[in-house]
Amino acid sequence: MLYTIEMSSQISNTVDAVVFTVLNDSLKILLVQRKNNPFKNKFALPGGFVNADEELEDAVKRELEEETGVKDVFLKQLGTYGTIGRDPRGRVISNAFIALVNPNYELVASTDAKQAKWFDIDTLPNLAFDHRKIINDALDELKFEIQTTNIAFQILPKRFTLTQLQQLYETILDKELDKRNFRKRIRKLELLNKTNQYYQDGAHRPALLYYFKDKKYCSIKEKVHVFL
Amino acid sequence: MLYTIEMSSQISNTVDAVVFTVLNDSLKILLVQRKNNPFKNKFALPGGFVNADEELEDAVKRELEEETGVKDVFLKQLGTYGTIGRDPRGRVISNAFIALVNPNYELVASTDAKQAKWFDIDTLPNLAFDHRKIINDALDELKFEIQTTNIAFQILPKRFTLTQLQQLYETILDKELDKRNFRKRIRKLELLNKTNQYYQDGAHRPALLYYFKDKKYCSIKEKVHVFL
DNA sequence: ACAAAAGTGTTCGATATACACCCATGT
DNA sequence: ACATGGGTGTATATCGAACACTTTTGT
Repeated sequence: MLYTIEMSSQISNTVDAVVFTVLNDSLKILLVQRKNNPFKNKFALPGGFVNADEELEDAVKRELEEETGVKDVFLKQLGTYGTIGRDPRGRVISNAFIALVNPNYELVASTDAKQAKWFDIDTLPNLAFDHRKIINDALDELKFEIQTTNIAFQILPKRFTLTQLQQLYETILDKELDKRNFRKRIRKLELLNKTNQYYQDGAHRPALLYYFKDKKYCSIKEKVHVFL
Repeated sequence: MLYTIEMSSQISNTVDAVVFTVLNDSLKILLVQRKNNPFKNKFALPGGFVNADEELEDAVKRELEEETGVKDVFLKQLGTYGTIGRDPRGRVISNAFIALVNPNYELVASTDAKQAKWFDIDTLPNLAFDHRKIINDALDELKFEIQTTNIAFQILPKRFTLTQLQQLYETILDKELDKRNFRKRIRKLELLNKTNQYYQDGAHRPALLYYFKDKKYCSIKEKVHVFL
């Protein structure tokens, strides 16, 4: 059985990726400089139009790789931004995704965008479209995700020290944490396993290396104590 | 300056509303029976296509009112459902919204749908599209929202007793709560004010009436204790 | 007087927070 | 020996869970 849809509405669908990393103890976002109008030369989130035969998640992965070189990352849906007038080309509904990735990707340029670059979250340039608002929402969500999922697995090396993990949390939450309390809570979450190897990087005691039990995204939202 | 978008992608955009209420101590969802193919005669969430010149939130409000008669409610974005194949008519990306409303609306029929009806959450019929999955996600979200926002203001009368409020929480969370502990916590959230009026509905002590300080949706997610 | 729901406090265990010293290593 | 970061435990305050009786009213 076949059906038809009247294409009464001329709406375009896009995807945008808010990709975070932590480098030198500061939280950074991946932006590209637009080569074309609208917002030519302005910085924007990597993203683009969704093909009709393409899953949203595949679209955002494709655009992210094309425009920045970042690939093979888990992207989590953030929300939909569809306000009229957000794009001067017409009605465009964007699905935003967030990711947290390690900072070692070799960033590239593309036909749509000049060289992708990491920007410090505190010193973002003026952005195209409503991307500033998307980033603000994404940051709130990231702070929630880092505390209720194992999303950190993507940014850390396979094996890492608890101090590295703590620094990651401190940078994202923008807050200093107590070492002993941090370790107690992380232990209780039961997301990590010990290795029997140590990491040595200076004139001090070597640090035990840990790894994530699960290498795929999983949520421990159940463990979050809400109220009732 | 004018721009054009090549309409390379034939994607349609819809909105769907997951509208909850509580009636006779059971949690219910508003469904409509489809008059047309696909899924003719099956039950589905109220919803429909978004017009190009219409905000998503306006679209979902319009469809909800047209198909069910429910209007003037706050709808909160839940997420996007865009999997290929979810709609036999072609590529359709749906934005789902949730709401919690009082059960006193007069439900109507429309050109697209037969009489809207409340269904008990435990005894839903087979549903059109991927609406069953949307409802499952919506229920999780509702449980979170009821605990971290004042969304309950929509379902309760302007003035209500703490017992009414507790029954609402118990039904949504599907869990009995301790009266004294419930009241302590609700007090701490500081969402309510006392009136100086009492509600009398039987041969027992009358109950003090309360009202919500804010009549608009607001979140107390900050007060949720996560981890760090 | 009694039935029925409203209203209210305390105890106990668990969790969050604050805080300081010893350990292993390189120089 | 000392400088550097790794690693650990305890005491206190706060929060969540469990629990029972008195109050006010209508009949």
